[in-house]
Amino acid sequence: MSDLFPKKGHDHDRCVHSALAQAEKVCDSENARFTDMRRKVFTLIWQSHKAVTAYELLDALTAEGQRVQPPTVYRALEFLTELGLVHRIESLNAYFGCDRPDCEHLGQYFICTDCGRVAEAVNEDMSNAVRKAARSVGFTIQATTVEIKGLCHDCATH
Amino acid sequence: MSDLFPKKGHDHDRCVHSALAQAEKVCDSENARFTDMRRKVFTLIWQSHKAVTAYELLDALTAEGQRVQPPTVYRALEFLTELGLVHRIESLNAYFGCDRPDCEHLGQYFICTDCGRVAEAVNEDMSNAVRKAARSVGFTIQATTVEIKGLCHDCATH
DNA sequence: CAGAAAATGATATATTATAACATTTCATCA
DNA sequence: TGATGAAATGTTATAATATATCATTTTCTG
Ligand SMILES: [Zn+2]
Ligand SMILES: [Zn+2]
Ligand SMILES: [Zn+2]
Ligand SMILES: [Zn+2]
Repeated sequence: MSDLFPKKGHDHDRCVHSALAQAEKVCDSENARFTDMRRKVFTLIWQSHKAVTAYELLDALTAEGQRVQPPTVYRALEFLTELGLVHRIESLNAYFGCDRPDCEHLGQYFICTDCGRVAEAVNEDMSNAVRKAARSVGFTIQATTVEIKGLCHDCATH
Repeated sequence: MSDLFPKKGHDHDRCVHSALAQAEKVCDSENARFTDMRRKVFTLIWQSHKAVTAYELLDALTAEGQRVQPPTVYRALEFLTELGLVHRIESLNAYFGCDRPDCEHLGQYFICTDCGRVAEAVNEDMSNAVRKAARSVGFTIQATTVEIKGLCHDCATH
């Protein structure tokens, strides 16, 4: 069993760093501006492996001394999600940083209801099953939402 | 190709009728009260093959002359979703009547972004792919959300 | 540097959802 | 049958999530 969730006590600073580096690259290649605000929001999202709500981000920015209003946060989130740097978790109204923003994918999200952590899978079995089901009913896919709630391995066994 | 979506111009009254009959049965077998309010909300949801928001239901009830507040609607929705008579579509914040409330299932929802119709599939390929993926990462499933947005066959071809 | 485009600031408001307590309805059984 | 407790609904207030609109600032381009 390969655990999709990060090990407890892993070097999380490296996650943040590498996510930032990837984000820079993506923005660069898309000629998109990775502004201060966008970087801040992106970094805040990566401060945990949980999904973060817009208002949690707002509070965090406020705590940092910024005077920020909701539209500012939502604009940053819109930018980040459109570039694929961040995904929206529909069933949580919350946002989650993407591991692999450099390649197109249909992601699936495992959400632990105990510890709150989220893990993104890019599982071809699931994607293919969805695509095949769509094809079989003549449906043209534009976007998919696959969110799986339950207990991560750590929480199930401890 | 079997179309999951109902034919245009089908006898929709029959859908509503049969849904009501099924709902009665389910409530009966669960010793749950299918009260006036719950029946009204359920019927309103079945007035279309689209997903309906809580406030659309509120407006519809108001139009019918009832003086109804949000908690009333949300309570009815909670009751109906807990019994499996209605499903919540997370990506729309809206509710959709279930075809087969009598059997446990992991449903998948096709949502047409053109005509707004929703169709529920109970596709074992998809369910199994999700279960298998969860098992492979040691994840214990509690609930799944699978929502597929795109064009239904009618809308794609016309 | 001027002018246009993009991003952010600021204010207001829309939409979705729940908390808390009062009242009514309904099943149960003394 | 009618007292009684549980379930359902009514009522009021407010929380949580999200967007519209216009003003200002920043950045890009020529
Ligand atoms: Zn980490
Ligand atoms: Zn967990
Ligand atoms: Zn119908
Ligand atoms: Zn359609």
